[in-house]
Amino acid sequence: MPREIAERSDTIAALGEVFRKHGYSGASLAEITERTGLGKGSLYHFFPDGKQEMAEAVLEDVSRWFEAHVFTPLQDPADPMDAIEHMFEAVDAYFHSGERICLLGAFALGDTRERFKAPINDYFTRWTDALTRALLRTGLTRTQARHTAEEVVVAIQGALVIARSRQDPQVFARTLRRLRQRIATARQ
Amino acid sequence: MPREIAERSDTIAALGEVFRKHGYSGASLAEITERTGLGKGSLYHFFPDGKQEMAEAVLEDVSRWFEAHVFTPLQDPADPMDAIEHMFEAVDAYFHSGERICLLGAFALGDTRERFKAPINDYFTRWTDALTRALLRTGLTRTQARHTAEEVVVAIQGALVIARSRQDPQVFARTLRRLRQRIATARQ
DNA sequence: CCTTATTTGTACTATTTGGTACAGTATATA
DNA sequence: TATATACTGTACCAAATAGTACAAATAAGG
Repeated sequence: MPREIAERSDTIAALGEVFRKHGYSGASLAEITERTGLGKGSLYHFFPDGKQEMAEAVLEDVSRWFEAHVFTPLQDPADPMDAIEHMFEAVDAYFHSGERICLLGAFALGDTRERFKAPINDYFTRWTDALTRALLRTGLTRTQARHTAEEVVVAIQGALVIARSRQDPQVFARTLRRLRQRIATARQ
Repeated sequence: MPREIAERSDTIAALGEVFRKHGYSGASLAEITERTGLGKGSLYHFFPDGKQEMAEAVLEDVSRWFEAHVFTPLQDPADPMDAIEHMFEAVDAYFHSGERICLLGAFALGDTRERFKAPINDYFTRWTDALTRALLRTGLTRTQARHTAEEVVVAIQGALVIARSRQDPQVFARTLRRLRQRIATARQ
């Protein structure tokens, strides 16, 4: 058995870049082969179902990253406020302080929503649920926690849209700052 | 001179539907001819620059709608709170209570951002500015007004993303409700 | 009615699309 | 080193792509 599946996972970052830049239908195999450095032969060896499978792999990868760096840490039994602060830092890092878009959000707005509705829905549901539970542990009521969690996830996605629309990543920074404060005051 | 340019403007609604559903690169001329009922001959007669010009026309149309129904009313010299309430109602109507996406936001996240950056940036800038001025007139400080306006526009876009992602338009309704309250309390 | 300009259907094209076929190469294990 | 398996490059394909050319139809103004 030659090279392990390491190669496959190596390509996922490059695939993510391509899909982020061109969207799903806009990402041509020509561009994909160029950016990954893999010929069609290898590409269809690793992803027999073609573009669909490549995009699925990228979405899974993003999901796993958030699961590990955001959702799971949010359930940490220690101080929930620390966990929430950790979420904001991870989110800021992941989205490059507003310069990177959310692939799941972008796919939700595009012609890709139907095709990828399961992973898209899962991602946002798990995020909202994990944050809700953390907020519950800070002392908020169930309703408060649910609404605040939704408000946070909504604002993060909105900030990514506006930051990109106005070509001003500061929107994202301001939004994160506001949300931190929003949670701090909601606890009183 | 035969038929006026009425036909051209008639097609814009249909074009909007197609772009909303398939995105820019995903919107094929085949689909466009079908949904507009116009053959390629007519299409390229009205839009000599093809898809690019069709999309530009749609974006302009959206912009004009918001100018007339949202931005201008926000400057109404009467009670600014009435103007803001009017904005929320117009927005709720335009986005079909969260079932319709924002074409400008979707284009901002896609491979179309560069191509249409001017209209995209204009749209969100004018919206934020108009709302800022209205909030100023309710008695907020300049900083408060600017931040609150940004928060509102961000939340509306975010709500559209999440509503579509989770296939739950209620997110949009809840967000609008929360924003109204947010503005009401910000004034004290 | 006749001229002029606008509108439209049809046939066409050059290019790109995603995907396949498959022979050949590399490589790890036994 | 033999062999089974994993990988990859190349040539290929049918379908779809955006866009063009242009003759025919339509409609209004004089």
